[in-house]
Amino acid sequence: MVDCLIRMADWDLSAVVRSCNSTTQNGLNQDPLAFLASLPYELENELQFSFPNLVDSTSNFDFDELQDSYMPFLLPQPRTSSIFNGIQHQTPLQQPTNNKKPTNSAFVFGESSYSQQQRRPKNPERSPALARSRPSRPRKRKNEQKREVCHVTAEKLPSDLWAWRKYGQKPIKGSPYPRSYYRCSSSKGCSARKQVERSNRDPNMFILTYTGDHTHPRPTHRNLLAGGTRNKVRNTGSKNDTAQASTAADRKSEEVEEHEFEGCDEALIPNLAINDDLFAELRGLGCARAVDENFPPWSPGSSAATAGAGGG
DNA sequence: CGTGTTTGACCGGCGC
DNA sequence: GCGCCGGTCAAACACG
Repeated sequence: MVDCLIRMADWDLSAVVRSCNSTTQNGLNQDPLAFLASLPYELENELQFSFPNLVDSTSNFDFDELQDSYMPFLLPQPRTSSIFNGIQHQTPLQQPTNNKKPTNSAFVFGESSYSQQQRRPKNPERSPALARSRPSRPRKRKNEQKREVCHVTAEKLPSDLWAWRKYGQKPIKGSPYPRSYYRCSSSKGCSARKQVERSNRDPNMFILTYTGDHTHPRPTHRNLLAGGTRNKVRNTGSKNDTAQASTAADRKSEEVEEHEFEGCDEALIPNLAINDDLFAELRGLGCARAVDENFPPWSPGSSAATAGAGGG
């Protein structure tokens, strides 16, 4: 089943390697959150909406709880189809039900342990008056926004070729984990957005919420432009649970991709999950060094991998 | 220079 | 109307 899904998701080898690797570099294995942000849209949808139980085939996730929390999204509803790069998937329409509108804060978890740390003083020249003078942003009502919610385990952390740029992070009331906000940077003007947050019911579970549609075809390669290959974690002084986004690790993995997969960048993985089969396959493709160097025993996909959700 | 993240401030929806 | 809170903006900075 998983194999079928992954085949449907049209992963490519580099994307998978990049994805796995991104949790293994620079200690960022503690934060697969941002890494999750690049989950293949199609796979996430299929996992959640077509095979919901499959999502948690390796954990003790309680899908009934999920349904409780996301009943507005999961109830049988008229579905609209959208096409992402030629792959059609189903989108549950969010309906205003009764007087209670589903809100973004459907996830109410435990106490908050998130703390923001000051990285540097803000620009004193940015006066409040100036800030207020900026044009108001057009916003849809919350219950009018098309949203798709996915739950995935840390073990099933794939990636895709969409480029997601983090544009915000907020502590969510009642949740110990902040929510990260990403927008698609594969193309200017793309309205696709993605929210990633960790479930505090099961830290191995990650909640992804998609809004908007990609306004461009799926990229065949991820850009490796200026600043796109950095492989060090900046010393920003920020050390909260999700602040250390995966980008640096992502870049590192891209670097590995460049170095290790030259000539096989178009290699597709037809039916492999991120597991030992994948690594065996990678080795078979002559990428043994990449596998050995970038997938330590504790990394996702390794048989010795533990939770993989980032150590809480 | 163009990409990325971080993070405080701001905006606006929504509940009361 | 008010306040809370989620979502977004944009300055500052890192990186190659």
